[in-house]
Amino acid sequence: MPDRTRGPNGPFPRPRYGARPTMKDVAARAGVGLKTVSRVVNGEPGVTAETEHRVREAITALGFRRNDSARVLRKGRTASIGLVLEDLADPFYAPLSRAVEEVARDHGALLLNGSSAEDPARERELVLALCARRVDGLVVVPAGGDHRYLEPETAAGLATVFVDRPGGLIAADAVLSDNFGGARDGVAHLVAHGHRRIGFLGDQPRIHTATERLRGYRAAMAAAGLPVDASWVSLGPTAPDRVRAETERMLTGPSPVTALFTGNNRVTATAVRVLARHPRPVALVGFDDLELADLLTPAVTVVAQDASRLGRTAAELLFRRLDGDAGPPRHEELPTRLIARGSGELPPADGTSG
Amino acid sequence: MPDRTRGPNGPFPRPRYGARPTMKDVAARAGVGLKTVSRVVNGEPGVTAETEHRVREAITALGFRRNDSARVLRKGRTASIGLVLEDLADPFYAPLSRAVEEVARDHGALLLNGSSAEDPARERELVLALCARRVDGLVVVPAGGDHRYLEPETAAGLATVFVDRPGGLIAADAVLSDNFGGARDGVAHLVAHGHRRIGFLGDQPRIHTATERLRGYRAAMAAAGLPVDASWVSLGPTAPDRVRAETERMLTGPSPVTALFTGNNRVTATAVRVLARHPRPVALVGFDDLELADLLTPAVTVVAQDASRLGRTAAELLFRRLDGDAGPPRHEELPTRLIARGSGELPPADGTSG
DNA sequence: TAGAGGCTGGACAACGTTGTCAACAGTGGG
DNA sequence: CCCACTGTTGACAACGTTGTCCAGCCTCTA
Repeated sequence: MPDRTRGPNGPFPRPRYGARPTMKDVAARAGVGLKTVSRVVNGEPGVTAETEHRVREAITALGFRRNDSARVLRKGRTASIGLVLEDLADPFYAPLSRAVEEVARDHGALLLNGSSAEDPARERELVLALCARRVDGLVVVPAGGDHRYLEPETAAGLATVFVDRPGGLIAADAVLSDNFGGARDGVAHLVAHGHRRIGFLGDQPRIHTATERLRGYRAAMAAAGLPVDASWVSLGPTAPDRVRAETERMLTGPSPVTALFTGNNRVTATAVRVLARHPRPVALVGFDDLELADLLTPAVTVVAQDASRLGRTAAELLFRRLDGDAGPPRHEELPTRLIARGSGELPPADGTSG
Repeated sequence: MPDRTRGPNGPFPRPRYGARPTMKDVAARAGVGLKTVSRVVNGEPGVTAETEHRVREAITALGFRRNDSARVLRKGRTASIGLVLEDLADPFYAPLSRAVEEVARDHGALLLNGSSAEDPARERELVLALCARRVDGLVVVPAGGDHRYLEPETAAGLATVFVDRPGGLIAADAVLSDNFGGARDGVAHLVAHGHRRIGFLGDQPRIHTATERLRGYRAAMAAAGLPVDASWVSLGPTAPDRVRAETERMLTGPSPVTALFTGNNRVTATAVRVLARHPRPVALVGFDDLELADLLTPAVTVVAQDASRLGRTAAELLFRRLDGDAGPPRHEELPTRLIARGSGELPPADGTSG
């Protein structure tokens, strides 16, 4: 039987990287000491050009690449940060994540990320896995409402910034959009165009942004002296089936609405599809911008958040913390912007508005 | 002057995680040996319930969390993979990246990722940084055309799968869409609806998918016996300004087209905006699906790729490699799907088609 | 020519974990 | 009563890097 490559570690094939040359190998080949190789690799002073040249030659000859795991172990800093959000593929979160990545890059850090799928247990599992990797800091779009599990980590020095939603039961930095004000302005826009019966279709009530936007809706209605029928408000999963059913219910029920405010990009996309098939025009304002929203008929009026800026702001705050800023937890709120394109300006179509 | 916490490492503040309890601390507190703690943490057998209980208590009391950097150093595997693509925020790549993440998760691995911004130097820099972290494998959407720099890495055991585009000058796995066939079918669709003057607006010629799709366009034109005027083909950056100018040029030049085939999602989005303002109807088929494409007037006909499946297939292939599959480099090609929605069925509007 | 001081280079320990191996206690059989 | 055996436990080295510290050499000055 041929000699399987079984090292001192038992019957398993030696680790994939077992064959990798180390600084020791480079040192041996260049005929210098270990530390001299380290100096060259890290650009430290105190090496003659001649020695450096020999070392560099050995490095390329052997294909040496420094093992950052060992470096991290020794130095205590990993130069990497973690990002946990709901869904990397969501058109709202994708630019946020790209922005975090850019800032990380500017600080020489790599980005580890994962999607929680809006599941608190999965969020926790991901976050703790990232902690085990000893990321220097975390940017988190929280799915759960209790982040006390982070306390030992933050006590040990982990920096955490929550983004899009605040963390729960923990004092921590947060960067949020003005969800309340944005929704209020969006609904006020509908009111200003004569609507009195306005529906609110939002995400699950345990999500902070959903309840804040609902609050904005109620505030706008109250400010206009308009009653809110219980059948006009619907919070729940954003699965297309549910949103479709709820939209149709609001349009055709005993107390039909003449306008809709939709609580996020996914809800808006589904609602637009329902409205496109509906016999009478229904006004619509949605939270979050959509690609091509300007090309629909009517073009969709939205309350736009700057996802990229959310991510950038959060990441910059995180790196300020990593650079030693130890002030009290900071909450930043970014403005939203109403982009009127037409769908919010349709007049009520049922004659009940007077 | 107060005594700055300067450890044995010099004037720098001790690493953030310096305060972290280690297995040694846990062992001391539980009154057991180091290795016993390791056994408990890793669920290895050979520990009595009573001992395990004491260890677990110490772990929670101290807030211990295993340091995976040290573990990695010892074990040689990092249980993490890297993903390098053009832009995490692009609606085409976001689902791809999410799919890779899901597969990684199923295999207990974390995902490190970065955007190359279509810059070969940046791609290389990112890839090598990931190699230094000793990711177990890499999924790469290549920006550059020369990946010989990966040779020392693959020789040392790094598994690499290219996705969306093949790697250059290196024998490696690749998972691609049928770009040629998809474009050919899309253009044939336009031909079938009477078009003879069809423009092709694509990405930069150094990008493999761009030239493959152009090849498909030419094949469809040739198959229909149609000449291709040089002014009908434009490859270049997908910046909206350029695409807008090129679209207008093709529509109004001396030899105007009656239909357009657009080479990717960004180009399509810009072209649709130009066509919406154009006086006469122009047929359009685009490569890549767009959210809400079905709601535009006319609804946009597309050649859809399954980005999610591309990512999943690539990641699964990567993990098969990590599990020991050492066969020759594999090239998988995934089918595309023509989704006819109307914009491709507009008849030629200039009377020159006869 | 001796001594000081600067520059270069290397030996060694430490980071926190896991694999190896040996020691130990307890059990049952001869 | 001893021995073999099983099951539990811990001491120790090693993973690859970096920080500390010291040794040797060279140059310059008195």
